[in-house]
Amino acid sequence: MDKEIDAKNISQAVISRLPRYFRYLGELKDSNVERISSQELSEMMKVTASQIRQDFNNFGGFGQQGYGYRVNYLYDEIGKILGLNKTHHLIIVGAGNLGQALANYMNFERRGFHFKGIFDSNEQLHGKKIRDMYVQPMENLESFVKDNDIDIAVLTIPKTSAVAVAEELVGYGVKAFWNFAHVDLNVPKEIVVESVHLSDSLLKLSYNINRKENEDEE
Amino acid sequence: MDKEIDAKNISQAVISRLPRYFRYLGELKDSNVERISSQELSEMMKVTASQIRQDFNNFGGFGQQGYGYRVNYLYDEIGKILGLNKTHHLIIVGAGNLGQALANYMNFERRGFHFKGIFDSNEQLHGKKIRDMYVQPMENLESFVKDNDIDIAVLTIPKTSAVAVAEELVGYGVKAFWNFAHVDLNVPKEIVVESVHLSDSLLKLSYNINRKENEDEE
DNA sequence: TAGATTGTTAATCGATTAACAATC
DNA sequence: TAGATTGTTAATCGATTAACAATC
Repeated sequence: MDKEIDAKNISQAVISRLPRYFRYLGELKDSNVERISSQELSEMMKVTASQIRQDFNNFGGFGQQGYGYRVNYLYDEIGKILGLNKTHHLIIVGAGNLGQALANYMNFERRGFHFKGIFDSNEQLHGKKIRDMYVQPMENLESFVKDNDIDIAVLTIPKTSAVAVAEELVGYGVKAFWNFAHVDLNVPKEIVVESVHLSDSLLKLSYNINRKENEDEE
Repeated sequence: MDKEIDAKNISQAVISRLPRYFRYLGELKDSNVERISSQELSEMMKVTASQIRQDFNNFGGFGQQGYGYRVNYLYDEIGKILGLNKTHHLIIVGAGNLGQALANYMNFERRGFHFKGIFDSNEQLHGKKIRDMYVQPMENLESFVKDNDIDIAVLTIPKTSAVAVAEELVGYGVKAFWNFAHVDLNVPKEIVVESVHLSDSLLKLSYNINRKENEDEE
C-alpha cells in the first residue's frame, strides 16, 4: 500500500519543508553519501533533528533505529510523496517576459510536467517560436485543453485578466494553477492553486531591509 | 516618533501578510472607498477580523473605535512599514531568461528600488541592451557596487555560482539579496535574504495535486 | 550485547481566535 | 446617549522542541 495515499491532513508547514529536504537529499545522493542521521542532516540544514524526524514520520517510518536514513531510499520516497512519479500536462498562459522565461528556464519535464503549449492574447506574439513550440492565440485554449488533457495552467498574464481566464480554464477541465498574477484567483476549492507573488516577496525584502536599518540605528 | 522604528520582534508570519493587506487596501483606495472595518476586510480577504486587528496592532493603533480604518491612512502607514518611502539601489546579477524577464517586468522603481545595472559572466551577453541599460561583465561588479552604493542584488544565476557570488558581493558592501538561485546562501546573519525558490513552489503544487487526486479516489 | 538513533509521546512555545471592555 | 468597532486580554489551537522508550 502506498504510503502517500494514507497521508492526509498534513499541515502546509510540513509540505513547504519537503522540497528543501528533497534538495539536500539529492545533493547527498549525488555525493554518494549512503546514510545520514537526523542529527547530521539537522546541522547541514540548520533545523532541529526533532523537526526532521517529526516531518518524515508524518508519512511513515523511513529510517532505522541505530542507523539513520538511507539517502537513496529517503530521496525516492520523498520524491513519491511530492508526486514526481506522476505525469501531468501543462500549458503556459501569457507569453510575456515572465511566461517566456519560465518556458525556457524551468525544467518542467524533470518533475513530471509535460509542457504542451503556450498562449497569449497579443497577436504580435502569435506564431513566435519559444523553445520548440509556437505561441497560440487564446481562442485555441478550449480545444487545446480538452484535446490534450491539460490539467495544469501556469498563469503569467496581468492581474486584470487572470481571474476571468482562470475561471474559463476551470470550465475546460484545468485542475491546478501555478499563478504568477498578482491577484487572488476565484476558483472552486477543489482546484489547486500555488501562487508566486513576486511583488509580495519584494515587499517582504523591503520590510526586512528597513527593519535591519532601524535596528542598527539604535 | 515613527511607529515602524518601535516595531521589533514582529513574527515573519505577520510580515508575510502585510503585502496582501497592502494590495487589498490599494484596490479599495483606487475604488475611492474611504473607510473599512476589520469585519468587512475579513470577508473580502477570507481571514478572521481578529487576525487583521492583531496584525495591525503590532505596529500601532491605526483605527478608530466605532468607525473602523481610514483606507488612505492605513494604506500609507502600511506602505511606510514596508519601507516603500525609502530608496535603495539594486542590480541584477545573471542576465539569462529570468534575469532579463525581471529587468523588463518588475516595476522596481514603484517600490523605491532604483535599478542601476545588470551583469552576466557570459561574454555573448555583454553589451546587450536590456530595458535602458547594457549587460556588463562580472569584472565590473566591484567598482560598480562601490561607486553606486548598491545595497541590493537580485541573484538570477545558476546555483553552482550563487553562493560564491553572494559572498563576493557582501565583500563589496551589498546588504540584501533577492535570491532566485536554487540554493541556500551562506552570508552573515546581518545580511537580509529573501529567496524565491521556483522549483520548491512547483514541487508544492505537485504535492497538492497528488493529494487531491488521492483524496478523490477514496 | 552495547551503542546509536529512530519513532513517538509529552512539554513548551508561539500563533490564531474569541471575548469584551474601552472609546469614538 | 446608543451603537459600532477598535484595541487588547484571555482562551484555544497548532506547531515545534525535548525527552526517552523502543529497537536495530
